This record gives sequence, C-alpha cells and structure tokens, in this order.
Amino acid sequence: MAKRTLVTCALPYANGPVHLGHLVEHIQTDIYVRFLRSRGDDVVFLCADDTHGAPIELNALKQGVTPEVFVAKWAVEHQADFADFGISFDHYGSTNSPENKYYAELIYGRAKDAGSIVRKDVEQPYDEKSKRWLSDRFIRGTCPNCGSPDQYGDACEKCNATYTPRELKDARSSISGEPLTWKKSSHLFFALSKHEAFLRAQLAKPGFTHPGPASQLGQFFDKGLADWDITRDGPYFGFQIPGEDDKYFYVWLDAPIGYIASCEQWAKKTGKVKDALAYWDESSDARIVHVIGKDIVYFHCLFWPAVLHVAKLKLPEHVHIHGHLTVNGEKMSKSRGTFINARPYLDVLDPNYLRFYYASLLGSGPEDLDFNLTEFRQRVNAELVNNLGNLANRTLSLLARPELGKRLAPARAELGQGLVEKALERVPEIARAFESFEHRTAVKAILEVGYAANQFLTQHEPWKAIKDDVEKARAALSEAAEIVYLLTALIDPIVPQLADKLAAQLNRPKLSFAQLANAKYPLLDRSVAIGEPSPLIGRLEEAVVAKLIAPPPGAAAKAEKAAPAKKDKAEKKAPAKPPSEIEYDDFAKVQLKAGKVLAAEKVEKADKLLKLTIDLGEGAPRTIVSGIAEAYAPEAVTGKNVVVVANLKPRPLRGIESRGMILTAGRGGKDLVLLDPGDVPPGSDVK
RNA sequence: CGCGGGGUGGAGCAGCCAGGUAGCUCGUCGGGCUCAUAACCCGAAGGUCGCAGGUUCAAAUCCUGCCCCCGCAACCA
Repeated sequence: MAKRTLVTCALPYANGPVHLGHLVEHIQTDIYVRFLRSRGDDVVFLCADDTHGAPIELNALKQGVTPEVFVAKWAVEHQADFADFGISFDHYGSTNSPENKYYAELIYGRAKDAGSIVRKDVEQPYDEKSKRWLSDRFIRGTCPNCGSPDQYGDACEKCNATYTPRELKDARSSISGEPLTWKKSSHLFFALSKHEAFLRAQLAKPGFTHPGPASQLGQFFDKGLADWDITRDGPYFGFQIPGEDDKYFYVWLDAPIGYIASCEQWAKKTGKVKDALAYWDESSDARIVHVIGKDIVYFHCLFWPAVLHVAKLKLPEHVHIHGHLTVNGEKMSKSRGTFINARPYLDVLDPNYLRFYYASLLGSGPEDLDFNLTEFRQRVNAELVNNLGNLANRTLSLLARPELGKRLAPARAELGQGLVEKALERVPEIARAFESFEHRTAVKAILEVGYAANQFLTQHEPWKAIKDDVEKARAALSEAAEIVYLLTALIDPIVPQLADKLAAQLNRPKLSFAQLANAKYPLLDRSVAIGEPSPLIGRLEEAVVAKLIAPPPGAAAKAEKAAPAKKDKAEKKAPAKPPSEIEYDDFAKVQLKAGKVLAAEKVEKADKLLKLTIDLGEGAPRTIVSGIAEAYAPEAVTGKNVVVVANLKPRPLRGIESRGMILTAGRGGKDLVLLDPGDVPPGSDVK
C-alpha cells in the first residue's frame, strides 16, 4: 500500500465568494490529488471555511445577523462552487466547529505545557465609541516615518516602515472615526523566538518548500523572530481561550488548525481512521502536503510549523506555493470587471475549460498565472477541443457508422503496437509532471500523444477504406481507439468529467494510472463494442467568453438581455452602481472654475503626483495635488489655464492637503490631457 | 540601493537550476485530406534568445556589469 497522504488547500475566508483566483489553487490541487488517487495512493483531500476574526464579526453585525449565520451562508456557497468545478474534496469543514475548538485547545494546552506560551501586558488601542479593541487593520493614521496619511496601524505601505499603532500619528478607528484611546490588556503570546533554530532547519529541508520564498523568510530571522500575539480581546468571533476572561484565539491561530479539524470530521464521517491524530500525530507515517498562495507563506512556513512542533504534531512534508491570478495581464479588478467569481463563470461556461486552461499554464513555481481571454479561447480550442476532443470524435464516429457497427477489430500488432507503445512511453513523464505540480508539462505530453494519433489516422485514411475494405478501416480505427482509451486515464486528473464522458463513449470504465504502470498493447478488450459517440466538448466562441468580463454599468441593459441568468449576480456584485442620470441640481452642486497654474513641483516619493499652486481669483492661491505627473512635467503645466472643481472637500494626499481637483481627459497615466478653459481670467465660472 | 517577476521569430509563452541540434499555442503563406466540433495532416517563411564583457572546445543556459518592462505598495479628489 502506498504511503498515506493528506492534502490541503488554503481555507477560503467566509467573507466573500469564491473567485477564479481561489480556483487556481483548488484546481491545481485537485489535479494533483486526482492523479495520486488514479495512481492508487491512499490520499485524503481536505479543505474548510475559515470563519473567525474581526472582519467577519463586523460584517455580520452590519447585515444584522449573527456571525454563525453569516458564515453558514458562505459555507453553502463555497461548497457549491467548488463542487461544480469538480474539486473532489473528501471533506469540507469549517473552523467554527467543535472539532476545531477541541484541537485549538489541545494545541494551546500543549504549547503552554511546553513553555511556549508567554504572558505579556500590552496596551492596546481601543475605540470607546464602538466599544471595541482595534486590530491594526481597523486603525488609520499618518506614518511616523514618512508622513504618509491614511496608513494602517502596523506598517506604512508607502515607505515600508513598521511601527506600532501608538507611533502612528493622528490615529483613528476606521470603524467609528474616533481617536484611539489606550487600554491595558493581558495577552498570551506564542514564543516563536524560542524556535528559531528549529525553523531554520525546517526551512532548509530539501523539498519542504520553494527555495525562493524560503530565502525571503530569512529576513525574519535577520530581524529576530518576534513572539506572536495569539490573543484577541472580545468582542471577537472565535474561540475563547481556556482559563481567560473574554479573550479569544486570534483567527490565524485556529485557521490552520482547521486542517486538523477537517480531518477529524472526515475521520468521524467515514470511519476510515480513528481520529485526526492518525495523520497528525508526530509519530504518524502519513505525509502532509499543504498548497497555499504566495501571500500566506509567512503563516505556513513559520508560525504553523513551530506550533505543530511544540504540540508534538506532524509537520507538513511539503508546502507547495503558487502564484496569483491576473486577468488579461492585470491584477483582478472589480472596477474593470475582471474580478471574476466562480458562479458567474459557471453560469456562462463549462468548468472543464478553465481546468484545462489552468493546467496548461501551471508550473511548479510560485509565478503568477494569467487568465487571458483570447489565449484562453485559442488554447482550449486548439488543444482540448481540436486535438484531443476531435481525435476521439473522428475515431468513434467512424466506428459507429452502420458499416462498422461499433465493433472493434482484433488487435494487429504490426499496425498499432508502435503507436500505443510510443504513447505508453510518455506515461512516466506525465505521471512525474502531475506529481510535481508541473501540470503544463503533463498537458504538453498528452497533446503529443493526441497529435501522434491524429497523424496515424491521416496516414491510414480509414474513411477511404470504409468504402471498399470495411475490415481494413475497422482495424485502423481500433488502433486509434487504443489512444482514445489511453486518454481516459491521462486527462482524468485535469478534466475528470470529460474522461468519464470518453469512457462512456468507449463503453468501458476509464483507465487509471495504476493500470498504466504495467499496461501492454493492446489496452482495449476488442471483443467489447464501443458506445454512442458524441462531441466531447464544444468550441469556445468569442462572444461567450467575452461575457466573463462583467460589462460596465452603462451596458447593463444590453447584458441583461444577453445573459438573463447573470442578472442577479451582477447586481449583487455591484450594489453601488451609480445611477445613469443625475438631476440638474446634482450637477449644479459642482462648482467648476477656471484657474491658472502659478507653480508646480513634483511631490516627493510619489510617481504620479504634482503639487500645484493655482490662482482661482480668490486672493490667496490654492494648493492642489493632482495625479498628472506621468503626463506632465512641472515646467509643462506652469502657466497653464486649467479647469478646477473648486468646492471639493479638501483631502490630504501624501501629506499635502489638496483643495480641489483638476479636470483631465484620457485614460490616465501617460495618456491624459489637461482640460483647457481658454484664455479667461482665473476664477471664471465653468458651466 | 523597498520587495518580487520578466526581456526568446508578428503575439503569448516553454527551454535556463543539472551548458552541446532554439520548442509550443496563435497568426501568415503554400499544399494535402474531406472521417470529425470550418476540425486533421504535410511543408514554408520568420529569431544577433535585451545590451556589453567574461568562463568554456561549446552559452538562451554559468559569472560580472548595464539598459528596459511589469507586478506589489503608495498617493491619480
């Protein structure tokens, strides 16, 4: 029996829908798992919803429901989405479960006994108005290092300085807008600093994770590992810390423990093992593989191994890190309509297209992956539909002709053995590729198998032979059908539904990689007739693929007609859709004036901003900061007449208060032109 | 010196870690086939592998330096 393997995907946060970015991870992991199963491994594939933390608690509050209800709704949606993409979890759990509570407490207890929990008094920011302790992400203020306004409480996104919320200037609660007050609280910390040597050794283990990200983690060692605050004060949605009053485990403590809890639930459900410890106890011989995105390497490669280590639990043998998804070369963006969620995709397209496309691009490294609509359509059509699908269809539909009656010919080694053996030779490399998450390498090899079979058909021309020598045609087609049969195994990890469909058309169960390990020509039992052929999967049409990108609000009426099924989703996704018309009164509120640029200078450390001094005929000139630096040098704007929104609420930009807005036309960046009011005195109205 | 990724025929990418005929998809041109989802097969054109050095019998691949692009992050009121 092969070694037992437990595979996990990162837990989606129960705060929003599953999108195409999540699916990069879940699809590649599913391909990996399906391959292992096909090869005969004993593998369990687990995931769960990550349900705790302040954002969920606050969002539930906003919707007027309990966090439990809020989280339950997402659990249903997430599981439906994954199921419809064919993600074959053995169990999908939740971190808001008794099992998770149990293991969180168990691990905490063990860490405490091992002396890895330390108590420190901390002074924490508090929002008196909303009666909440504030985590860093709910605090905004001005960076003490570079003066950038509106920064989070822990680090400046501008200058990368890290600091405490106390050091932040003008710090406020982003929940209520109130200034912070400071209150003392007693917090428990996980003593990460004690485990430096262990972690260094762990990260250095060959195969543990990718060398790039691992070496990046080195910076944490260089700085010295800080102890990890695992405490949150109530109100908080999470597990109460045993023996503490109104204190909860930080979500990132119990989230990965969700892997164990999900395993426990699976164990109970199936009875295959007694409990999760069959996999997770440090004495277990199972191998654990985590698949994660590059954004959460820190948690999975530092905290988590240290926590497992002190709790005497099994460490992951491999943490597989993948890159993020871009759409048409850019980060997914709600405003560009390229933030594609799983469900709207499914409303338009077959999930197998996406599975195949991702597989064709995925290598084993943590590089980003681009979902390019044109490339997607062309690749899928050329490779999946034309090469593989069409191979099956042309072979089987000829065999299904009345003259041939779906019956196969006896094997003729001199005809087909070479073809089949050459294809079988590719199996080990395909297997190696799947096993190492080099899915694109597998795809390429599979396509070459299909290509060879298409060549074979062209060479033997059974469609000609069928006219005067039916058995000759049957013989050639039967050999080609060997390859089609082989494909039922090869494509199964990638597009399992299509493998099933092919098998049904061949009228026999699909092959597995386990069977292929010792397979010999002929693969097919020639005495069994084939089934009813039909096209494996249709071609992708440009117009249909285009629907994936949500139309801008102006085109909503059109889209409604074209895709009525999507309407609800689209509305849900864009609740803040601006009204298409405004009243004159609304327009009249905007005070537009002509102004003259007296002076201009670059804003320090900002690529896009110019600080402009503008005469609006008001006596004192105004300072306006404008994002035109990529299109205009300071000298180029000095002296220009511009159109200014004069009554816009002042706002600080990179520490400079901007009192108004300059109107421009164009797409932004370098493609941008200042609107010129003409030669009018500063202060003239623009209507 | 913020972090990271990248520059390979018209487009998008693989190959680089373990140097030794530059490969894939799309596109273009010509031909064949007509069974199949306008699919399949054959052939052709098209590349100084960002630039400059170095190592080597041999460099897209290793080393050094430089140039450029893109993400991340941040301001585009």
